[in-house]
Amino acid sequence: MSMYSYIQCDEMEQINSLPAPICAPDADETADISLLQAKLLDMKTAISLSEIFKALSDPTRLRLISLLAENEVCVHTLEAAMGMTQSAVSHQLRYLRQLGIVRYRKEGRHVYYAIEDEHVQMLFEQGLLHARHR
Amino acid sequence: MSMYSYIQCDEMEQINSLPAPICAPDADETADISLLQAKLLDMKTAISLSEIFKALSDPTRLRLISLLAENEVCVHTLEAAMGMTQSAVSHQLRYLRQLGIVRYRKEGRHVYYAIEDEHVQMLFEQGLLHARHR
DNA sequence: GTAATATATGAGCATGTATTCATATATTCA
DNA sequence: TGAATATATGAATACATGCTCATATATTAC
Repeated sequence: MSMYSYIQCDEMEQINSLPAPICAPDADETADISLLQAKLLDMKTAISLSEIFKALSDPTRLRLISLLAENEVCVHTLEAAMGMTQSAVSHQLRYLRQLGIVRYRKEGRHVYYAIEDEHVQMLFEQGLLHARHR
Repeated sequence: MSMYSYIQCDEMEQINSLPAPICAPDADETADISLLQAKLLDMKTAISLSEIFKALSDPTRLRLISLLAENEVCVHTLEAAMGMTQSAVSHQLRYLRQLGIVRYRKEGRHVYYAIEDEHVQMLFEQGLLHARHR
Protein backbone atom coordinates (compact mmCIF):
# COMPACT_ATOMS: atom_id res chain seq x y z
CA MET A 1 0.00 0.00 0.00
CA SER A 2 1.29 3.44 -0.95
CA MET A 3 2.44 5.83 1.78
CA TYR A 4 -0.04 8.36 0.37
CA SER A 5 -3.00 6.01 0.22
CA TYR A 6 -4.95 7.85 2.92
CA ILE A 7 -4.82 11.11 0.94
CA GLN A 8 -7.76 12.22 -1.16
CA CYS A 9 -7.45 12.07 -4.91
CA ASP A 10 -7.24 15.85 -5.48
CA GLU A 11 -4.58 16.24 -2.77
CA MET A 12 -2.71 13.44 -4.49
CA GLU A 13 -2.68 15.46 -7.68
CA GLN A 14 -1.06 18.36 -5.89
CA ILE A 15 1.65 16.14 -4.47
CA ASN A 16 2.49 14.52 -7.77
CA SER A 17 1.70 17.68 -9.76
CA LEU A 18 0.30 15.42 -12.50
CA PRO A 19 -3.06 13.66 -12.40
CA ALA A 20 -3.27 10.08 -13.60
CA PRO A 21 -3.92 10.55 -17.34
CA ILE A 22 -7.22 9.27 -18.63
CA CYS A 23 -7.76 8.39 -22.23
CA ALA A 24 -11.48 7.90 -22.56
CA PRO A 25 -12.56 9.57 -25.84
CA ASP A 26 -14.95 11.92 -24.00
CA ALA A 27 -12.28 13.18 -21.57
CA ASP A 28 -9.94 16.08 -22.34
CA GLU A 29 -7.09 14.01 -23.61
CA THR A 30 -5.31 17.00 -25.13
CA ALA A 31 -4.45 18.38 -21.69
CA ASP A 32 -3.04 15.02 -20.58
CA ILE A 33 -0.97 14.77 -23.71
CA SER A 34 0.50 18.24 -23.19
CA LEU A 35 1.45 17.38 -19.62
CA LEU A 36 3.05 14.15 -20.79
CA GLN A 37 4.96 15.80 -23.59
CA ALA A 38 6.57 18.11 -21.03
CA LYS A 39 8.03 14.99 -19.39
CA LEU A 40 8.89 13.28 -22.66
CA LEU A 41 12.61 12.91 -23.33
CA ASP A 42 13.50 14.72 -26.54
CA MET A 43 14.88 12.54 -29.34
CA LYS A 44 18.40 13.93 -29.18
CA THR A 45 18.77 13.25 -25.45
CA ALA A 46 17.07 9.87 -25.81
CA ILE A 47 19.53 8.80 -28.49
CA SER A 48 22.51 10.10 -26.52
CA LEU A 49 21.34 8.27 -23.39
CA SER A 50 20.63 5.09 -25.33
CA GLU A 51 24.22 5.08 -26.56
CA ILE A 52 25.55 5.03 -23.01
CA PHE A 53 23.31 2.12 -22.07
CA LYS A 54 24.04 0.35 -25.37
CA ALA A 55 27.71 0.29 -24.41
CA LEU A 56 26.69 -1.62 -21.27
CA SER A 57 24.24 -3.91 -23.04
CA ASP A 58 26.68 -6.60 -24.14
CA PRO A 59 28.11 -9.34 -21.87
CA THR A 60 31.58 -9.16 -23.40
CA ARG A 61 31.84 -5.41 -22.84
CA LEU A 62 30.55 -5.77 -19.27
CA ARG A 63 33.18 -8.40 -18.57
CA LEU A 64 35.88 -6.16 -20.01
CA ILE A 65 34.69 -3.31 -17.81
CA SER A 66 34.76 -5.60 -14.77
CA LEU A 67 38.44 -6.29 -15.48
CA LEU A 68 39.41 -2.69 -16.13
CA ALA A 69 38.07 -1.38 -12.83
CA GLU A 70 41.01 -0.08 -10.75
CA ASN A 71 43.72 -1.47 -13.03
CA GLU A 72 45.38 -0.92 -16.32
CA VAL A 73 45.42 -4.17 -18.25
CA CYS A 74 47.06 -4.93 -21.59
CA VAL A 75 45.14 -6.49 -24.44
CA HIS A 76 46.94 -9.81 -24.32
CA THR A 77 46.15 -10.32 -20.62
CA LEU A 78 42.52 -9.41 -21.24
CA GLU A 79 42.33 -12.04 -23.97
CA ALA A 80 43.83 -14.67 -21.69
CA ALA A 81 41.63 -13.83 -18.71
CA MET A 82 38.46 -13.82 -20.79
CA GLY A 83 39.35 -16.76 -23.02
CA MET A 84 38.45 -14.82 -26.14
CA THR A 85 40.26 -14.20 -29.39
CA GLN A 86 42.55 -11.18 -29.73
CA SER A 87 40.40 -9.80 -32.50
CA ALA A 88 37.12 -9.98 -30.61
CA VAL A 89 38.63 -8.26 -27.57
CA SER A 90 40.31 -5.61 -29.69
CA HIS A 91 37.11 -4.79 -31.58
CA GLN A 92 35.19 -4.30 -28.34
CA LEU A 93 38.00 -2.19 -26.87
CA ARG A 94 37.81 0.05 -29.91
CA TYR A 95 34.08 0.40 -29.36
CA LEU A 96 34.57 1.43 -25.73
CA ARG A 97 37.46 3.69 -26.72
CA GLN A 98 35.42 5.55 -29.33
CA LEU A 99 32.74 6.29 -26.72
CA GLY A 100 35.37 7.59 -24.31
CA ILE A 101 34.57 4.88 -21.78
CA VAL A 102 38.12 3.53 -21.68
CA ARG A 103 41.49 5.18 -22.20
CA TYR A 104 44.66 3.52 -23.42
CA ARG A 105 48.38 4.03 -23.01
CA LYS A 106 50.99 2.62 -25.36
CA GLU A 107 54.20 1.29 -23.83
CA GLY A 108 56.49 -0.45 -26.27
CA ARG A 109 54.60 -3.26 -27.91
CA HIS A 110 51.91 -3.25 -25.28
CA VAL A 111 48.77 -1.19 -24.96
CA TYR A 112 47.31 -0.75 -21.50
CA TYR A 113 43.60 -0.06 -21.17
CA ALA A 114 41.72 1.35 -18.20
CA ILE A 115 38.34 2.84 -17.39
CA GLU A 116 38.14 6.50 -18.34
CA ASP A 117 34.51 7.34 -17.65
CA GLU A 118 33.88 7.08 -13.91
CA HIS A 119 30.19 7.78 -14.36
CA VAL A 120 29.76 4.79 -16.66
CA GLN A 121 31.57 2.68 -14.12
CA MET A 122 29.09 3.86 -11.47
CA LEU A 123 26.20 2.81 -13.72
CA PHE A 124 27.90 -0.55 -14.14
CA GLU A 125 28.25 -1.01 -10.39
CA GLN A 126 24.74 0.15 -9.60
CA GLY A 127 23.35 -2.16 -12.27
CA LEU A 128 25.38 -5.04 -10.89
CA LEU A 129 23.91 -4.57 -7.42
CA HIS A 130 20.50 -4.73 -9.03
CA ALA A 131 21.25 -7.81 -11.16
CA ARG A 132 22.44 -9.70 -8.09
CA HIS A 133 19.15 -9.11 -6.25
CA ARG A 134 16.72 -10.40 -8.85
CA MET B 1 49.08 13.09 -11.38
CA SER B 2 47.69 10.41 -9.06
CA MET B 3 47.22 11.18 -5.37
CA TYR B 4 49.39 8.14 -4.64
CA SER B 5 52.18 9.05 -7.02
CA TYR B 6 54.73 9.62 -4.24
CA ILE B 7 54.24 6.08 -2.93
CA GLN B 8 56.66 3.32 -3.83
CA CYS B 9 55.50 0.65 -6.23
CA ASP B 10 55.24 -2.17 -3.66
CA GLU B 11 53.29 0.03 -1.25
CA MET B 12 51.01 0.88 -4.13
CA GLU B 13 50.26 -2.78 -4.57
CA GLN B 14 49.12 -3.02 -0.97
CA ILE B 15 46.78 -0.05 -1.32
CA ASN B 16 45.10 -1.30 -4.47
CA SER B 17 45.50 -4.96 -3.49
CA LEU B 18 46.20 -5.64 -7.17
CA PRO B 19 49.41 -4.75 -9.00
CA ALA B 20 49.15 -3.25 -12.46
CA PRO B 21 49.15 -6.37 -14.63
CA ILE B 22 52.12 -6.79 -16.89
CA CYS B 23 52.01 -8.97 -19.94
CA ALA B 24 55.58 -9.25 -21.08
CA PRO B 25 56.15 -12.88 -22.08
CA ASP B 26 59.03 -13.26 -19.57
CA ALA B 27 56.95 -12.01 -16.60
CA ASP B 28 54.69 -14.22 -14.51
CA GLU B 29 51.54 -13.60 -16.45
CA THR B 30 49.74 -16.56 -14.89
CA ALA B 31 49.52 -14.79 -11.53
CA ASP B 32 48.10 -11.64 -13.12
CA ILE B 33 45.53 -13.67 -15.01
CA SER B 34 44.40 -15.44 -11.84
CA LEU B 35 43.98 -12.11 -10.06
CA LEU B 36 42.01 -10.75 -13.01
CA GLN B 37 39.79 -13.78 -13.25
CA ALA B 38 38.76 -13.25 -9.65
CA LYS B 39 37.37 -9.87 -10.72
CA LEU B 40 35.88 -11.15 -13.98
CA LEU B 41 32.11 -11.14 -14.11
CA ASP B 42 30.85 -14.67 -14.67
CA MET B 43 28.92 -15.24 -17.90
CA LYS B 44 25.56 -15.77 -16.23
CA THR B 45 25.73 -12.50 -14.30
CA ALA B 46 27.12 -10.68 -17.32
CA ILE B 47 24.20 -11.80 -19.48
CA SER B 48 21.67 -10.95 -16.80
CA LEU B 49 23.18 -7.49 -16.34
CA SER B 50 23.38 -6.92 -20.08
CA GLU B 51 19.64 -7.58 -20.33
CA ILE B 52 18.88 -4.78 -17.89
CA PHE B 53 21.04 -2.33 -19.81
CA LYS B 54 19.69 -3.59 -23.15
CA ALA B 55 16.21 -2.58 -22.02
CA LEU B 56 17.57 0.94 -21.58
CA SER B 57 19.55 0.95 -24.82
CA ASP B 58 16.78 2.06 -27.17
CA PRO B 59 15.49 5.65 -27.56
CA THR B 60 11.86 4.60 -27.87
CA ARG B 61 11.97 2.60 -24.64
CA LEU B 62 13.77 5.42 -22.83
CA ARG B 63 11.08 7.86 -23.95
CA LEU B 64 8.36 5.49 -22.78
CA ILE B 65 10.08 5.20 -19.41
CA SER B 66 10.31 8.99 -19.17
CA LEU B 67 6.51 9.14 -19.57
CA LEU B 68 5.74 6.36 -17.13
CA ALA B 69 7.67 7.90 -14.25
CA GLU B 70 5.19 8.82 -11.46
CA ASN B 71 2.06 8.18 -13.55
CA GLU B 72 -0.06 5.44 -14.97
CA VAL B 73 -0.64 6.11 -18.65
CA CYS B 74 -2.80 4.20 -21.08
CA VAL B 75 -1.48 2.94 -24.39
CA HIS B 76 -3.49 5.33 -26.52
CA THR B 77 -2.17 8.39 -24.67
CA LEU B 78 1.37 7.08 -24.95
CA GLU B 79 0.93 6.74 -28.71
CA ALA B 80 -0.39 10.28 -29.01
CA ALA B 81 2.31 11.83 -26.80
CA MET B 82 5.12 10.04 -28.62
CA GLY B 83 3.69 10.34 -32.11
CA MET B 84 4.24 6.67 -32.82
CA THR B 85 2.00 3.92 -34.13
CA GLN B 86 -0.06 1.84 -31.74
CA SER B 87 1.77 -1.28 -32.81
CA ALA B 88 5.26 0.08 -32.25
CA VAL B 89 4.35 1.32 -28.77
CA SER B 90 2.58 -1.90 -27.86
CA HIS B 91 5.51 -4.05 -28.97
CA GLN B 92 7.92 -2.07 -26.81
CA LEU B 93 5.54 -2.17 -23.85
CA ARG B 94 5.43 -5.94 -24.15
CA TYR B 95 9.22 -5.98 -24.10
CA LEU B 96 9.35 -3.88 -20.92
CA ARG B 97 6.53 -5.93 -19.40
CA GLN B 98 8.29 -9.24 -20.00
CA LEU B 99 11.37 -7.93 -18.21
CA GLY B 100 9.25 -6.80 -15.26
CA ILE B 101 10.23 -3.18 -15.79
CA VAL B 102 6.63 -1.98 -16.19
CA ARG B 103 3.37 -3.25 -14.76
CA TYR B 104 -0.07 -2.88 -16.30
CA ARG B 105 -3.63 -2.67 -15.07
CA LYS B 106 -6.66 -3.33 -17.23
CA GLU B 107 -9.69 -1.10 -16.76
CA GLY B 108 -12.45 -1.63 -19.26
CA ARG B 109 -11.06 -1.15 -22.73
CA HIS B 110 -8.01 0.65 -21.45
CA VAL B 111 -4.71 -0.68 -20.18
CA TYR B 112 -2.72 1.55 -17.87
CA TYR B 113 1.04 1.11 -17.73
CA ALA B 114 3.45 2.31 -15.05
CA ILE B 115 7.01 1.72 -13.94
CA GLU B 116 7.33 -1.41 -11.83
CA ASP B 117 11.08 -1.69 -11.30
CA GLU B 118 12.26 1.26 -9.20
CA HIS B 119 15.87 0.23 -9.54
CA VAL B 120 15.71 0.42 -13.33
CA GLN B 121 14.16 3.84 -13.00
CA MET B 122 17.10 4.90 -10.82
CA LEU B 123 19.53 3.68 -13.49
CA PHE B 124 17.55 5.69 -16.03
CA GLU B 125 17.73 8.85 -13.91
CA GLN B 126 21.40 8.44 -13.07
CA GLY B 127 22.19 7.84 -16.74
CA LEU B 128 20.21 10.90 -17.70
CA LEU B 129 22.23 13.11 -15.36
CA HIS B 130 25.32 11.75 -17.04
CA ALA B 131 24.04 12.23 -20.59
CA ARG B 132 23.20 15.85 -19.88
CA HIS B 133 26.77 16.62 -18.75
CA ARG B 134 28.69 15.31 -21.72
C1' DG C 1 -26.70 -9.25 -32.26
C1' DT C 2 -23.29 -5.37 -35.07
C1' DA C 3 -20.16 -1.50 -35.03
C1' DA C 4 -16.64 1.01 -32.88
C1' DT C 5 -12.75 1.44 -29.85
C1' DA C 6 -8.50 -0.19 -27.36
C1' DT C 7 -4.86 -3.21 -27.23
C1' DA C 8 -1.96 -7.31 -28.52
C1' DT C 9 0.64 -10.01 -31.55
C1' DG C 10 2.65 -12.87 -35.54
C1' DA C 11 5.13 -12.35 -39.90
C1' DG C 12 8.12 -9.92 -42.80
C1' DC C 13 11.72 -6.72 -43.72
C1' DA C 14 15.48 -3.57 -43.21
C1' DT C 15 19.02 -2.41 -40.33
C1' DG C 16 22.36 -3.12 -36.59
C1' DT C 17 25.82 -5.94 -34.14
C1' DA C 18 29.32 -9.45 -32.37
C1' DT C 19 32.24 -12.55 -33.91
C1' DT C 20 35.66 -14.74 -37.13
C1' DC C 21 39.13 -14.65 -40.61
C1' DA C 22 42.65 -12.60 -43.00
C1' DT C 23 45.74 -9.10 -43.06
C1' DA C 24 48.07 -4.68 -41.75
C1' DT C 25 50.99 -2.02 -38.64
C1' DA C 26 54.27 -1.31 -35.12
C1' DT C 27 57.72 -2.61 -31.85
C1' DT C 28 61.40 -5.50 -30.03
C1' DC C 29 64.98 -8.89 -30.46
C1' DA C 30 68.61 -11.41 -32.69
C1' DT D 1 68.02 -6.88 -41.91
C1' DG D 2 64.53 -10.55 -40.70
C1' DA D 3 61.71 -13.04 -37.29
C1' DA D 4 58.71 -12.78 -33.50
C1' DT D 5 55.34 -10.47 -30.69
C1' DA D 6 51.41 -7.22 -29.74
C1' DT D 7 47.68 -4.87 -31.41
C1' DA D 8 44.36 -2.95 -34.89
C1' DT D 9 41.15 -3.27 -38.48
C1' DG D 10 38.34 -4.24 -42.93
C1' DA D 11 35.26 -7.66 -44.85
C1' DA D 12 32.12 -11.29 -44.33
C1' DT D 13 28.71 -13.76 -41.86
C1' DA D 14 25.26 -15.11 -38.59
C1' DC D 15 22.15 -13.41 -35.55
C1' DA D 16 19.38 -9.87 -33.09
C1' DT D 17 16.26 -5.98 -33.18
C1' DG D 18 12.69 -2.34 -34.19
C1' DC D 19 9.33 -1.16 -37.09
C1' DT D 20 5.21 -1.90 -40.29
C1' DC D 21 1.32 -4.31 -41.85
C1' DA D 22 -2.30 -7.25 -41.25
C1' DT D 23 -5.03 -9.41 -38.15
C1' DA D 24 -6.75 -11.14 -33.62
C1' DT D 25 -8.94 -10.35 -29.17
C1' DA D 26 -11.61 -7.91 -25.87
C1' DT D 27 -14.64 -4.43 -24.25
C1' DT D 28 -18.22 -1.01 -24.80
C1' DA D 29 -22.06 1.26 -27.24
C1' DC D 30 -26.01 1.00 -30.06
